[in-house]
Amino acid sequence: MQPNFSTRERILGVAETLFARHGFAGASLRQVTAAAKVNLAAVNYHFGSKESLIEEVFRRRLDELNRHRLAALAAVATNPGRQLEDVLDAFIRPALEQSMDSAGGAAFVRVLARAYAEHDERLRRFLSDNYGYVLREFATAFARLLPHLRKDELYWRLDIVAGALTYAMADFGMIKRKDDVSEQNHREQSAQHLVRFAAAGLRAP
Amino acid sequence: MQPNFSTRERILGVAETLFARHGFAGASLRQVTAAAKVNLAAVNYHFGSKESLIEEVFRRRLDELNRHRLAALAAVATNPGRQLEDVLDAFIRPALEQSMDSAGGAAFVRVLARAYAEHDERLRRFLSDNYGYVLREFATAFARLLPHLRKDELYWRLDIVAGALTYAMADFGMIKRKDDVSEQNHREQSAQHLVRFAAAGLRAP
DNA sequence: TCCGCAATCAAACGATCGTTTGAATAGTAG
DNA sequence: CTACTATTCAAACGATCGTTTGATTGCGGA
Repeated sequence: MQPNFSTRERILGVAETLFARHGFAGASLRQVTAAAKVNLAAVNYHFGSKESLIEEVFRRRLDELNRHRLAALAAVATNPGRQLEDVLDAFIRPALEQSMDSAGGAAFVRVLARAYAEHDERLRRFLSDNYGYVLREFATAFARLLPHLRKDELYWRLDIVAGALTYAMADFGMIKRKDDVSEQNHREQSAQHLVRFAAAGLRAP
Repeated sequence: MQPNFSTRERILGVAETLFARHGFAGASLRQVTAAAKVNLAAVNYHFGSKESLIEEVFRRRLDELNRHRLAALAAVATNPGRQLEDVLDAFIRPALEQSMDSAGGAAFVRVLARAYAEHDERLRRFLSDNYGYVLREFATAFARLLPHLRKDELYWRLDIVAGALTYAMADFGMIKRKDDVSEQNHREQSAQHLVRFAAAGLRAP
């Protein structure tokens, strides 16, 4: 993390990468503060606790990410010829772009996937309370495009899409990125495959 | 864990559920041994280390699971009219059945999903070395059924399927199981939706 | 210039971590 | 019964955990 950033920002940046790499329990505050070159006590001074630091790592990126997602969804909604692929793209592309243009964005997608794997009730509640409405917006958009699907059937499929998306974007799979392909390029391909696959899955008879 | 089981088995059973619930770093050996009602030192006596205990948790279930998967795949291969759905079912159903008939089987599916999320190199190596050949068997079966797909295209899609499968079976999604639906029933529905979704995704143009 | 406040620091807190030790306790073969 | 092995046990090891303390620093406004 660049030393010209503030203490607060350096902690957030380093915490993001270490949480992605070792998990929330696996990454200690001592590792974080050492890598960020700040004092150990700085975490509790600026954030209050490790728990609050974790929430702040999410808040920092999700506020921006979901703003972009809703904007993209709104743009699609005005398009009369919109397709499933467009709505899927509105959900996936902002995550893709954030993971490419911000320094720790790639790490954050992994952190998000870890949050999914954690069954921690407090964390799920926090994410659901603060960002659940975004998922609901997209669900109604999908419902309009798939009117023949029963409601519960649609929810099942969206759940599967969310899982596939999370895992694929987080690069958890076994597909090894070729050395001659940049991480951005890899992620771009990942998103394209995802959109096509998910669209076909959602349209399944 | 039933007290009539051996110390070794009690540790494995409890470790499975606690790893599923709190992660490998999050579940301590003290929690495990306390819940299993065995002495703390028993873990290192019977398994050598926490790391080895984790590997044994996988080995115990994966040996059986993959035997069933390969048997189901072989049964499908003799069927001349086999479909994508049959191969997908050969992969998914054994996991479904194991999660239903063994006491901690449901927990194990979650442990498997956690292993996915962990980027731990040792764990990935262990799983790849010991069980990678199963995935390769299924990959060639899929390749035969989807001859029009380029090899890299196929691998992309299988990667997505694996992610969706892992996620859905581990019950990570937001879909809340209705109280009047048993966990078995929920899982059965989950598998059916998965097979249909994945088949459509794999067949996408 | 001096005050006041926000920030940083070294040090220590008690708790918990994985692991090891050595003695106590079965259970079995000779 | 004795000797031996396998297992269980309480206790402690050093390391590391998240958090707190109290002193020290540095800077902007009166």
